[in-house]
Amino acid sequence: MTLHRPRREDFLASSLEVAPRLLGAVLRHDSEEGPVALRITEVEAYIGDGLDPGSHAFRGRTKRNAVMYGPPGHVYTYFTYGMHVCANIVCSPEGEASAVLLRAAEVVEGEDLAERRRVGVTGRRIPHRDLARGPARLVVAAGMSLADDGADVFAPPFDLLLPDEQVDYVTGPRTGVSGAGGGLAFPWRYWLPGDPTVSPYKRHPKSHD
DNA sequence: AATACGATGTCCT
DNA sequence: GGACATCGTATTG
Repeated sequence: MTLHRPRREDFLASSLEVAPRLLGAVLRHDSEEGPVALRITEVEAYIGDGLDPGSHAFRGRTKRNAVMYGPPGHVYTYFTYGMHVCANIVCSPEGEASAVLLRAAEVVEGEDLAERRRVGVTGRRIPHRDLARGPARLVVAAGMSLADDGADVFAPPFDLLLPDEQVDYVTGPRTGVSGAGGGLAFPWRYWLPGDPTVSPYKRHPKSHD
């Protein structure tokens, strides 16, 4: 499967449409330390304004979620659980809240740098498959931070390549979303079946995918 | 492997 | 005050 550089218009659609197209995509983030590139393997879709109880934008605009309402193709980062940063790519036209949370990826470039960053947090060696497995780990491995909130993925230090054709994928309930926004009412988690970098406790129970 | 628990911003009631 | 788009560590089987 070959890759191509998408256009911003490709992100004008709802996150529900964009999420599966991001599977297999390669997001590259450059820094003074060097580049790290991630092959996306697991994502979740969120929409806003009363339609999605699991979304940060369920009750409208706040200071934190402002970027979700901005133009598509930008990064929405947020701080959660008192210690972790997670990253989304914003979808839909400006004024409409919609974003795809990056949940897991395989490091395909800059593995040594990604490992140094993760070891710096954990103090331990990290297996290849765990380098960017989980939304907060992914952000650390890529060298992203809250400073990237609002950054344009179509401009340095970012570069994004999408698969030319839709790859095979699976959907299921979103992880970590309890209550009305969780469960089968919102099966808006998308992942590559069988990929070892997909968060294990997120895989379908007893499945061998 | 499975479970339990701590860390603690931001938003909500 | 409580829930949360979490993860690292310790403890137990």
